[in-house]
Amino acid sequence: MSRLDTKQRILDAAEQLFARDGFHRTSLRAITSKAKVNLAAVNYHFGSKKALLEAVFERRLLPLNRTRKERLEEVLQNARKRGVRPEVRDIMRAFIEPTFRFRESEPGAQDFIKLIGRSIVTPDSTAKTVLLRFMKPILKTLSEALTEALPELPKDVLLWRLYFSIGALAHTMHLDKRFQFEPLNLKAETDVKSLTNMLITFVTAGMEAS
Amino acid sequence: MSRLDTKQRILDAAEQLFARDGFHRTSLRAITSKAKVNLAAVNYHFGSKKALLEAVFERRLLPLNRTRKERLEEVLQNARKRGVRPEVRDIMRAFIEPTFRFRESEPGAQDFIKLIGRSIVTPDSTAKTVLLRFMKPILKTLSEALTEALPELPKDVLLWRLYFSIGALAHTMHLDKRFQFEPLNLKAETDVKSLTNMLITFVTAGMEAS
DNA sequence: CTTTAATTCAAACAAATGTTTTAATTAAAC
DNA sequence: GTTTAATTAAAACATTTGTTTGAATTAAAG
Repeated sequence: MSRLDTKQRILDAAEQLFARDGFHRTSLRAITSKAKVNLAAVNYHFGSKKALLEAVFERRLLPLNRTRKERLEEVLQNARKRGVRPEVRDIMRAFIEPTFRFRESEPGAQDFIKLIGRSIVTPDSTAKTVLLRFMKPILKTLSEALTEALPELPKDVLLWRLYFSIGALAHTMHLDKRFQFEPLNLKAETDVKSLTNMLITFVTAGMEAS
Repeated sequence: MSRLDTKQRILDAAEQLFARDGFHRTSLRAITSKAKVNLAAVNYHFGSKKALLEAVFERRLLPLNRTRKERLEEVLQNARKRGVRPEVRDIMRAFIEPTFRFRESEPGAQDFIKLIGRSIVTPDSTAKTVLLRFMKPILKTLSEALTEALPELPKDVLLWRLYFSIGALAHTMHLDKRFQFEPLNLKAETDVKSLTNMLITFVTAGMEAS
């Protein structure tokens, strides 16, 4: 068993189980059983359960946020070239679309998106603390882009609206092929393109509300 | 120690700790320690940890949902009397405002609102399952009211927008005097009236987006 | 091939957890 | 006051959990 293989298998299993059951409710024995490795391998390769969580985040979030940042900068540059304000819709799309694209790229990515969504909205938890550390730079970039798009909007109102948007996005990330929001008969069968567009329409309208 | 006192103390402690740490991460020993009762009292009075959770929800959610339902029906009746469609804003206010009003009524209520917010957005967990059972009727009423307000909107789009709104509301429920969303420098010091209005404005615009 | 380093293995450790059990205490009924 | 019912208390049970330990195995280096 190669070193890279063991680590990958642990990361894959952890990603899946953290997403499904949360950080605290996922035991290391469940992860190692799923990964078919020995329990002590977690400590050997990652040091601790928390460090494993950080590794899970880092593996996927750095590239995802890089994509988001590139998309955002593209929107801003295009607007500056044309001497106009960036469009809120383009900004929100730049942030949201890579999320859904990424989710569709492979099964593990779907679990990861679920884990992010879950971690954003869980107060005071280890996962959230770790996640926000990774998210802080991109959220800063996002709020600055929105300030350019909506310069007359009071800063606190803008940030609150962004906060609501993040809540809506995070909530949407929970859905997958197996999960449905039963009270509203919502199923995740909706194709991802129209779901993305619906969400972008919703948050754009909310950001621009007068 | 009277019977009502013990039960209340357990419920109060459970409410607070479930909100802070979640259902699974809160041990019965933590609850009973906080409530200053014996561990076996939980089993004696409630039967199981899960039944305690249900009792926590039931205690607060039934009156809260009753208020919401009354408010919704009032909006609908007023509109029907005037022979017009109900306003989306009025509908969302009828659903959201009692939540914030309730949160401000006492410290325990704030914990409870946090617990709801937390439970709505946690996939596949005991708390969510229990909560949605209580929420199903009011969500049905809400979606019906919105259908009256937005009769031309395709039903699935309406339901998705409602789902996004619930995500935004749930995310907002996490904030309290101690908690802030650090990446955006958001603090819960914003007065509740303007926060309520900001959220209602946001989701109303999102629901009405064209 | 031998030596060193890396990795895996299995057991152990100390602590935590929900539920159950039995005895003791308290409260209510008469 | 006595009897019955309700409630609390403390211990036990069986299981689970993250971390650690030392030995065994495998891989890499020379």
